[in-house]
Amino acid sequence: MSMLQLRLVDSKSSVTKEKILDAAEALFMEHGFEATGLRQITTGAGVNLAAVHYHFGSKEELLQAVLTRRLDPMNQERLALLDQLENDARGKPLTCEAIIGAMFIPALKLARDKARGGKNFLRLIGRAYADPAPFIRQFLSHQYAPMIAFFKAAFGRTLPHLPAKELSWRLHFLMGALSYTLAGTDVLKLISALNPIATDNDELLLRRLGPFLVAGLQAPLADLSELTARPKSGRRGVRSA
Amino acid sequence: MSMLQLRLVDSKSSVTKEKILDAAEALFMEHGFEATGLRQITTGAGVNLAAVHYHFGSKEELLQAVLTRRLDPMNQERLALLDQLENDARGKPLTCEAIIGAMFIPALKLARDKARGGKNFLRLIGRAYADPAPFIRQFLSHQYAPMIAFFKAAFGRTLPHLPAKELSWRLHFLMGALSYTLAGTDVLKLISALNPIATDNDELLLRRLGPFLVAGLQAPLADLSELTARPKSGRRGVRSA
DNA sequence: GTCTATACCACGATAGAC
DNA sequence: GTCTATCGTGGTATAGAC
Repeated sequence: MSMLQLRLVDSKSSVTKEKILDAAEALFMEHGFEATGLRQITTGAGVNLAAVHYHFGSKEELLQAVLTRRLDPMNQERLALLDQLENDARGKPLTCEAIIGAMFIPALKLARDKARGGKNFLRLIGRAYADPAPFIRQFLSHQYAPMIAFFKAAFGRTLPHLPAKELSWRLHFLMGALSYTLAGTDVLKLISALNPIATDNDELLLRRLGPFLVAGLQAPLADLSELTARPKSGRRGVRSA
Repeated sequence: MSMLQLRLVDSKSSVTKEKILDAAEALFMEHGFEATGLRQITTGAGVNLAAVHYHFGSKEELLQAVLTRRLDPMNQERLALLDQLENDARGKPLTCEAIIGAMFIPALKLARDKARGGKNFLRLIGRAYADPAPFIRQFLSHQYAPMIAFFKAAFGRTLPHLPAKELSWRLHFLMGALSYTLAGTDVLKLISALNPIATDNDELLLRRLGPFLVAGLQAPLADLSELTARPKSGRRGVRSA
């Protein structure tokens, strides 16, 4: 009974909180973080302006709450998938494809779940990863470093010949391509100047990204001698097309 | 003489303008675009607040001016380098490494030129490419689409087996990894949780990025059949290690 | 044409009444 | 927990001095 009462109190106080979260999520997805005002959010949610600061403390912390609500379960799913794959493999290292799949499949699931924001939320995540604002970077690194560490360890077992430093860099490149792709859509016009390419099929998108990343991860080590090329004479390029 | 006079008038009117550009560039590099106030810029430059709007129209257009001042020459250099390489090759397609080199070397030159902002300016560029603000994306795409188109054509000749659509995507992934890397530094802690890795050697950085991107560009085509995996029962994920 | 002073309005944040 | 009133600061717009 006391539990029920507590539940009621909890849910009552949570109603405003979740109304704010829902409205903020929708507006952040549509207009971005900076472009969205607290007054839009609160009037959209039908609550008072000050409620945001009461429940979340600041606009920045509101964004963090919006992100964790979706990202926490997704990252748990990622880890569970990775764990399951490794159990199935019984000691044998996974393929790059499998590990990348463990990262992508939960993201794809989220992208198809319209009740959780769908692909627009993926864009929001991608933007967050690419955002220069220090509070976002700190939030993401502190919050998700453990998950990344697991994946880094898995890649390390799969690519034992790669020095740890090199692996760190390649994961960094991977995250870059991934977040840029998730956030993207617009900048695509920069490359395929004509049509914005079908963005509705995120599945196809990530299936295209996969081989690119796998090949990159498995690339031969860089030749770190012979520094900056001289654009003048010496081109003795590499295995040609 | 009239030319001289015109020159004088021009340079006179440019003094304030360039003072603003210099101050804005320094502050944008240090604190980012959003975090920098117009009042910091104008007091830093020793000019009046309204001068920004007189010379540039808005804070956004000021950022665009800051970017073009460095990016325009760099992109011209990139195109010249590409052109030279292709002339030297006399009809034979270039290697991926060579084309990527034509993109990177001017960037490296800029990174080492402290008078033009050095590597901090590269970070600013990287941030701009990753920035969600629509005006930045529009600016970059409209301004640099032609250059990208040239490089895309060069890659197309080098990788003739790649469908145009696939090539567009891979260039998109490439830009993502590149911009993320240029902007990065902070998020690295997300991956190599310990030391922030030596960021002072941009040359080494891009030499590590090179092989990753080359391998990604040359990756085999994705298998677009067999769509989404079901995380539940059927895991016979991927051709195993 | 250039530059300045100044006012404007929206923003995020906060204090205090209920 | 919720609301109103208000603060300081942000980008912006303009009238007018040189």
